[in-house]
Amino acid sequence: MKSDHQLVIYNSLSGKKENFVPLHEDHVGMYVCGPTLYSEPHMGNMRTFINFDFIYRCLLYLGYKVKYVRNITDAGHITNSAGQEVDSIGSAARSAQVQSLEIVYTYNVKFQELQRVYNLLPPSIEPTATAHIQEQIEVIEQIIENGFAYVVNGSVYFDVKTYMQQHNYGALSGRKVDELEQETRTLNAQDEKRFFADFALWKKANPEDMQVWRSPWGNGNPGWHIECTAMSTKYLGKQFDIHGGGLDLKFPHHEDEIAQNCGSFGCNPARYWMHANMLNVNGQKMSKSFGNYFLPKEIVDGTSNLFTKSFPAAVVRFFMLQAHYRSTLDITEEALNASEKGFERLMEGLSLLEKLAPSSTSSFEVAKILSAAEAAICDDFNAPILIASLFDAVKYIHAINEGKEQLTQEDLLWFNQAMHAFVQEVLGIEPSKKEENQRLSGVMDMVITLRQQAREQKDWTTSDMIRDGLAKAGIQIKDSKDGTSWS
RNA sequence: GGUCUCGUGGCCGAGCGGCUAGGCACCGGUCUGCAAAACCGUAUACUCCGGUUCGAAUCCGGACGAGACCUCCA
Repeated sequence: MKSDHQLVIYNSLSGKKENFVPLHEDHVGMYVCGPTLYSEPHMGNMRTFINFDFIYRCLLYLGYKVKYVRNITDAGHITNSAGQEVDSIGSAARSAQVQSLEIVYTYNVKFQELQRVYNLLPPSIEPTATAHIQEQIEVIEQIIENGFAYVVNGSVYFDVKTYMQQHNYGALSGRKVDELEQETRTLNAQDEKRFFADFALWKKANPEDMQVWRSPWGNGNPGWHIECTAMSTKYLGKQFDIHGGGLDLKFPHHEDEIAQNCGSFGCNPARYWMHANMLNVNGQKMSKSFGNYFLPKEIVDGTSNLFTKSFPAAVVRFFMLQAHYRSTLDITEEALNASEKGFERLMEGLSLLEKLAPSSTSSFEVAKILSAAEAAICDDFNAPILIASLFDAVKYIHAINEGKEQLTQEDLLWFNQAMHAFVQEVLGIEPSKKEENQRLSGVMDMVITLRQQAREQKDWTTSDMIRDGLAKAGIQIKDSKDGTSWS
């Protein structure tokens, strides 16, 4: 680690901020639960991926060699509200009259495109569940061998009661099984489980299933939680550093992952569990079932009916990073507009920084500003504080520009490099690319020259006519000491 | 119903025992032919009621309100 600050991470397992000590010096293994591709990920899903992308970037910035694994769920049975096992991908496929893999492929292409649009760094590897059926079967066999699972009628269930004799089921979520029992609604009669809290590791195939795999227990599908255990083990080992995911996966998904890992390998898979909080709309979690969701593409296209205008992906990303990953964030048009203005201020500060003239001495310490930014990163990846420190830097940039502060050539260069590192590498914000139309800018140069001539002759009627006419065409004129620009 | 989290100025959102968070909006100023833009600056806050403390937005208890999980979810 190259920073002077000690990296501290809030560990969901302990509920406290802890000093981060990787298992292998300078290396970090990180696993994050990715999307289930039975539909297009919505903006709330993206928030989690953006947050972990930021965390990944922070770790890289701090000099760690990071192996970042984020899975893609393209198979598996999950349990619905009635306690029945449901194949959500299969049902999406059936309603669209296509093959399951077609559904998965379609949404995966869209997901990959979204990652580019929102400037997410590609993980080191994005393994899929369907490509790791054999590994999943092997983990299940190990759990059975250890006595923590049983086979019933072609299905395999995790034996929570036996597991509890040696391990703590509820270590992560803090749930007590006897409390859970009272909370849980009546199970349906056909349930094969021995105990209400048992969960499926392998589920016998239904006649209508589109995807079926062979296993020692007959044809079937893997349970929802087992893929993460199998793939994290394969790529990161039985125990690794960080496991992340959305807060809503804490229970039962992550709790069951811990049980599976302990049940097969005798250890918690991760030393640090991190949970990203939800994106809210009108104070409520964005969710498919609530219907209060929009797609990441819609906000960029301006086709979401929640907003009257479009926002660039970089602005949306910036908006999201102005909140800490462990807090809920309310998305509104007003808040997005505020972020857009702030975003532009930061970007303009950055481009001004490149044009500043050096002085023979420096009147303030660049190191102090950069240290504040690094401290924010190291304090549980505090993006909003990092951004605040960058705005502080922008104030200095303007002060230099106005001659109130000075930096030497060397300090200026350092300042410039560091600012770009924080903005582009760490926050993952690229300066908005001006799609300058060559022909238009030629015309604009001429129009601005004509207006300038009119102004010099104090022909305000003509100059205002040009200004108002351009405004009608959606082009805004900005006069400043150094001349006139437009946007 | 059970478990847990949260309630910060007009809005979003940090902080989590003593020190201006930040952004946007507002207001004032600089600049400008005017305006816009840009820049500078001031002001405004910690749901309520108790308690602990020299000192609490920050810790503890209670009330009210909101949300999450307990069922698929990032």
